[in-house]
Amino acid sequence: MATIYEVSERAGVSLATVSRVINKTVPVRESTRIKVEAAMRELGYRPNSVAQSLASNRSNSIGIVVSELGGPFYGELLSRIENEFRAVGKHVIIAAGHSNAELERDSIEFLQSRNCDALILHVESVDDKYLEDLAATGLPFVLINRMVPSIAEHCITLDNEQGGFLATEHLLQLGHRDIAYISGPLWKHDAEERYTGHQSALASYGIEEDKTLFYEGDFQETGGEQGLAHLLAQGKKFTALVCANDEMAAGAITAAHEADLAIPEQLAVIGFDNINFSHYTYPKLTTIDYPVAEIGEMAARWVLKRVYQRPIDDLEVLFAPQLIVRDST
Amino acid sequence: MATIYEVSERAGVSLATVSRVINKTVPVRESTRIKVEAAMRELGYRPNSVAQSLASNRSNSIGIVVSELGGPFYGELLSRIENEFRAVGKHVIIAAGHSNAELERDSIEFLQSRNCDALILHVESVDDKYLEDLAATGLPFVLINRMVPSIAEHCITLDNEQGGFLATEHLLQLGHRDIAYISGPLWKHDAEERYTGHQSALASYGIEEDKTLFYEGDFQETGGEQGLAHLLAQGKKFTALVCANDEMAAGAITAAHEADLAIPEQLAVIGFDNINFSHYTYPKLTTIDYPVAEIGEMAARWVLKRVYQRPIDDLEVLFAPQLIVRDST
DNA sequence: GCTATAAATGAAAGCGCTTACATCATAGGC
DNA sequence: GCCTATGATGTAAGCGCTTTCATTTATAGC
Repeated sequence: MATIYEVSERAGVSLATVSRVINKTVPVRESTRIKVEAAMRELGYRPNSVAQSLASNRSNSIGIVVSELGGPFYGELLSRIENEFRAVGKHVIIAAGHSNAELERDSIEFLQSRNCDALILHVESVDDKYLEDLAATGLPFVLINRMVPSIAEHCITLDNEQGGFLATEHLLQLGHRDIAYISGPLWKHDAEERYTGHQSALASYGIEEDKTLFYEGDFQETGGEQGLAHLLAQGKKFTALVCANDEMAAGAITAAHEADLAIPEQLAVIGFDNINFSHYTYPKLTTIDYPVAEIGEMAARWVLKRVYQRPIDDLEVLFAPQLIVRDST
Repeated sequence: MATIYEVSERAGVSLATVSRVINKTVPVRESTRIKVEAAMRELGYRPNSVAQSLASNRSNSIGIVVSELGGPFYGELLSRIENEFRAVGKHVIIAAGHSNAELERDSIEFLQSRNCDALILHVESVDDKYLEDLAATGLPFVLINRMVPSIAEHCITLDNEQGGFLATEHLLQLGHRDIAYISGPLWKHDAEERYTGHQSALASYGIEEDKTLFYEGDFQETGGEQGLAHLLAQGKKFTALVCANDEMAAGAITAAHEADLAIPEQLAVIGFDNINFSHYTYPKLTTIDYPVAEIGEMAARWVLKRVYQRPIDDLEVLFAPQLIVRDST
């Protein structure tokens, strides 16, 4: 690959001038710009971004840490973020944290050493302290789906509690009173918040929560199956089920089919997230919409504004969930 | 962040020695190694990988181009590849090609300028010539799900034709004779190959293909819905439907529900890919398994062997699809 | 036509690291 | 104890670019 030096020689100008036409930082005379551009084209030159990054201490790349690369949720998030940045010539480096504190730390440090200009983090396991320290280093980053009050300006979140509230409220409005709940792992912030929302919806109807109708799952499909099986095995009556995400709801629906429970007649089921295939289930799943795409977009715009000084005015930081009624309730 | 220079000063050795303990290229005396490691720890030093990359012309990062970041298919692929590399301290940089030749070229060039040690490509739109030229540059890369004979040693593929054959053969064995087909965009290699497989299955049963039972979709869910609607509107009789991927099959199932067609009694449906939620459909979808995870793993191992000289013996390059029978046929 | 000023360009240092090559220390053979 | 072979360490030259500062060239004012 040709270097900037060869280009400058061919165009009969200095390195510095070539660099200027590449970066458009300082005006260059029209005629020399044309010469340089011609030389670049003839040599098929492309700047070596590693060298650029080293010299300028700016990499034009944004690091992203998510729990998993697979799955509908992260896929859409990543996709949206990549799109936003690509449109302005920035690029993303992605690492998976696998909901494990050590891996999350590892990923973050790797991205740092990679000279990322900013980070977008969806991390669940590192503690608040770590994130506070990270903020103190001056590295710009935005935190998705997690609120750490001391660094609130870094956080973009969904109101999970309200989402949990909406889900249960919907069932209550339909007349259900015996409502089971399959939660995500409660050490995860969002799982806990959703559950809190569920509880306060019950409270607002003056219903006392029956702890035996609670099951702590793993946010996976199998967790939903096991959860419903467990709840049914207890022999307690319930007519509706809230699942803290759609995957578990899909699992629960499978288990319900197996138990010959008609949905929604004998058991109403509601999910959470509105992942892109939540309507593949039968019956189509009622759920709470998690505006992943918007949140991804907002995270990208946060970075564009704060790090690259793009003129962006509205940065939303707390998103509202929304009830999507389909056929399962 | 501390630099290697500060470490060397603190440890009372030269830059070069520090570099040696980092890279373990040349033996260093035990006692000095310990001094250096202590200094690194005390300073919280982490090598700047951008500088490493520039100096060594080696980045320890692998570029990946896929069509989309979202979606179950690519998610799993990426996830597996990332896993493999992370385990050996390499990292991935991901770009989306969006099935568009210009974006695909763009992404590849970006990854090149990023000093990637190797590329893993799932590209559909650039032509064979471009890939041949790319191979000629000496940049190591592996091509997933596409066979370009002149650079066969770069290709890892699924036998799509056989998959298409298996799908249709399955329906034929069940006694179906009037079999409709919803294809992917035929300019895509895999779509074309799957269709060819379908045709040869028909031929092997001595059945002449009825072109009116063919619909060219877009590999998306809506394409499946529209496809089935179109086929039904024609008024021609058919008892089975092959869809060239699961998304379209899910769409077709939705359309079938709407048309009050019982599956599989009135219409048998088979998909292709076995994406992770193909069993969410109702009834659960019979499909052809695309071993994404294995292929991703193999691509990673190709790179480890060829680029990083890891001792890996078995590199499989042609994968066999497999019929997964569920409830929709 | 000459100077004062602004605009365009060039020279060169340095970003943090790797890596030939040179140098130094140590140990073994006599 | 001296010489050589070998291993450990240091020196310094880049990797391809950006950026400061100095220099040159063009523009304008008189």
